[in-house]
Formats: sequence, structure tokens, C-alpha cells
Amino acid sequence: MLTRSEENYLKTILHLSEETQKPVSTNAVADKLSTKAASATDMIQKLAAKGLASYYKYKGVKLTTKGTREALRVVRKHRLWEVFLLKELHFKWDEVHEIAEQLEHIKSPLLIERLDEHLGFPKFDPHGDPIPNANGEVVTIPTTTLSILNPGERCRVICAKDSSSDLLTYLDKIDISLGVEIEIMEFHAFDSSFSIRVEGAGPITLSSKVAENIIIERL
Amino acid sequence: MLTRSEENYLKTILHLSEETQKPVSTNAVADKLSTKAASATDMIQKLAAKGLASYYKYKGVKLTTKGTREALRVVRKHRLWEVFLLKELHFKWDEVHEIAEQLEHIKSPLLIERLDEHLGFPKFDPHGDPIPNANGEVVTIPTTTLSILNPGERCRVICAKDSSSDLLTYLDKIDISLGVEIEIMEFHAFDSSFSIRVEGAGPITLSSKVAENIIIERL
DNA sequence: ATATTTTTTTAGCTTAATCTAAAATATATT
DNA sequence: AATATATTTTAGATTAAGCTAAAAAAATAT
Ligand SMILES: [Mn+2]
Ligand SMILES: [Mn+2]
Ligand SMILES: [Mn+2]
Ligand SMILES: [Mn+2]
Repeated sequence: MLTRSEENYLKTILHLSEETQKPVSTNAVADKLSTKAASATDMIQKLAAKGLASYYKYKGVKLTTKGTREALRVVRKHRLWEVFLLKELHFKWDEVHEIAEQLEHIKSPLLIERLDEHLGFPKFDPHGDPIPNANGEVVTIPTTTLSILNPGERCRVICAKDSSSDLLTYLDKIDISLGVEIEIMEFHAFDSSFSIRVEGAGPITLSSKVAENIIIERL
Repeated sequence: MLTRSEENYLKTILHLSEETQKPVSTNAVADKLSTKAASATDMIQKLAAKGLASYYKYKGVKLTTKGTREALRVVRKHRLWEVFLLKELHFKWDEVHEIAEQLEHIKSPLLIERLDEHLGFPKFDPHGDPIPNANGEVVTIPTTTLSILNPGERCRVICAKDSSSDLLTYLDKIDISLGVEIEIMEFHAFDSSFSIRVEGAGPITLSSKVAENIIIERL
């Protein structure tokens, strides 16, 4: 049986190794969990001892098949609870993550299958992230971010890369939500910001940081 | 902020002091939580230090007003989640308690108010226990148990005194659920058991232990 | 190639929550 | 009232998860 802390570490390592196949650094894990490198080293060694991660001193950490399976279980729970909170309890998309961070640790396999069924087997969470199925299978979504587009191109928002309340509240404020269409007007080389137009509304400016956190599909 | 363990102790002390006003013994607390007396002593001293309980060595423990308020918050969460599990996720009444034991520790005042609203502000949980309101007010239900009735009397089941799966599964099996009417046929002094008749069905025998755990109202 | 800086690990402490065994106190029995 | 038994508390360990500070290794700069 995994502890809450072990589950949080597994999930973090999974997310950090999502893009690249390379091992994840101790510092990256510690930063993501707002803890210290020494604590991360301890836990990584513990996960390795349990066969959930492979680890060589100073070389970073990777999840084993078993570790990946456990991490995906937690991610599944997290995202299903997010859907529940948004759809049934009317929380906003920037409020669900924090509560799901607790709910994801509830231990009851039956509970999560019942919840999935109750919600109508949703495929994506409120931030556009795919929900692993009961067998731990996940669809991979594109990773194209708004930041790589050129003036004149059009796209549709499909996912927010970061589920921090800071980003999501800001996107809400400028009327960017999943599914909206955006047209790139200008790119400003000086600070890598963009002028964009959201679905007929007036043009607005997006910083490079924000643009890098909006996952889109080209239209 | 209370830890999970502190919350479990508070809830246990509240329940144990429900009937009598007297302080609760260390052993009673330890037994209910399946832990050891030494551990209970430690935690009771900690609760007293935090102003949640009043405690004098060898004299047992009582909750303070503050402690009672916190305990009732946990009970409120526990019972609302039980309603959710039964009504929305179709768990049986003997399955909800264990999962609610985990869910009751989720920290989010807004979540529980939204859940309450979503469920239509239920007044009782699946076992007939009253749900404290947001201000910590609870209705007190009668404590008359089937075991004090005499042959010829009729009653309606309003609450199960114990939410263990053992009792509830058994009641299910003999078709006793909340609201059913029961007629006392005979009392057997030898083992204090009863012959009863449930809503027109054939007569059955109830042990004294079971009879003591069924809360009823006379008809 | 050496020296400096950064990253990572180790060593040693701390806190919460448990446990067992022994000591202290309270209760029950003769 | 004295003794025996039961209950409760204390003392001392243990385990999980964190921390800081120092040591070791790797990466970067000169
Ligand atoms: Mn979490
Ligand atoms: Mn999400
Ligand atoms: Mn609990
Ligand atoms: Mn209940």
C-alpha cells in the first residue's frame, strides 16, 4: 500500500518525464513538490527499493512499469474527481485542482469505478488533460503550444499545460477557455509576446510565458 | 489545523460520550480506535494541550466546546459523504462507512457546503443518524432500542446504533431496514432473545445483541 | 587542466504517531 | 484494611517524512 507522499512523488515523476524519455533530476522533483532536494533523494531511494522507480546515484530517476501503473492510477483519480467537482458541485476550473490533490489519495478501487460511471466515463478533465482508463491506458494529446504559431495562423485551445490557479484564473479573465478559437495577429520579437484575437473579441496581448502554457490544435 | 489522527480521536470521544455526560476512559477510546491505551493517553494529552479536550490524569477525557465543534464538523462530513455514496454512487448501506472514514478528512469548507446543497440538504445519513448542520447543530434522536420492548408492542426502525458492516449486512439479510415496522411476538428470558415479525413476513428470532443495536420508535 | 559553481547525496535532527514494557494509580476482593 | 487485579500513565523505541549543514560528485568556466 502506497502512502500519500509516495503517491505524490510518483505522480510528479510521471509528469516531469512526460515530454522527454530521460531520467528526471532530483531538484526538478523537489521543486515541483515544494520540498528540499535531500527529501526528494530519500523518497526516490525508497521508491527504487520498492521497485517503483529505477535510480542510479547522481543520474536521476525514472518510473518502472509498476511505478508508472501506480502513478496513472493516481492521475486517473485526480482527473475524475476534478470532473466531479466542476460538473456536479459547480466549482470553477481554477478551483478543482487543489481539492483533487486531496481526493486523489482516497483508497477504494470500487469508489473510483463508480464515480467514473456516474460521470458518464469522461475522457478529459476540466483542463483538457486525458483521463487514464481503468487499465491505465491514456490517449496522448498533442503538445503544440500557442507559442510556436506565426502571425496569420488560427488555432483552437485544447488544454492548459499548467493547472495552477494563477494561470487558469488569468485565462478566465481574458476569456480563454477550452475549445475557443484564436487568431494570431502579431509576434513581438523583443519580449516574445503575441497579439491575438479570441473569437471575434478585440485584440489582446499574451506574454510568452502564457503562450507556452496553452496547448492548441491548428485550424 | 487538525491532523487526521486528531480528527479520528475527537470523533471517537464525541461518540463515546454521547449517552452519558461522564468523562470517557482511555481504554474505551483505545478500543474504539483499535489502538493501544498508551497511544490514546498520548493523543488525549495532546488534545487537552490544544484546548480541544479537558483531561485529568486517571480521570478520563471530555471534549471542550471547541473540541465538540471540531468533532461535529467531522461527523457532518462523514454523514454527508455517506449519503453521497449511497444515493449517487449506489453503494449499499453497509459499504459506505469505511469509505466515508477516509472522505471525512478532506479539508475544504466550500466542498462540504456544495456537497450538502447538491444532495438537497439531507437531514439523516443512511443509518438513520442525524447530520449536523453547518453551524454544528444536530437534532437528537430517541435512544429507545428494540430490546426494551415487550411482546405485543409494535415499532418502526429509525436508526442502526452501530455502522459496522457486520451488523448492517445482517440486518439486510433479515430484511430489516430503516422505516420498516416490527411487531414483538415473544421474549425469551433464557438468552434475552426476541421473536419478532417484520412487516407481514414470517416470524424470526433476534439475539439480544442485535436487539440492543436497533433504535426504534413505538407505534 | 584546474578551479569554481551547481547539483546531489549523506549524516544527523525533529515531529507525529504508533508500539512494548515497566511504573503508578485506581478498583475490586477477601 | 490489606491484597490482588485492572486500568492508566510514563519511558524508551520505531517508522515515516520532513529539515539543515556538510561532503561528494558533476557541470561549467577560466
Ligand atoms: Mn496529492
Ligand atoms: Mn487537471
Ligand atoms: Mn476517519
Ligand atoms: Mn453513518
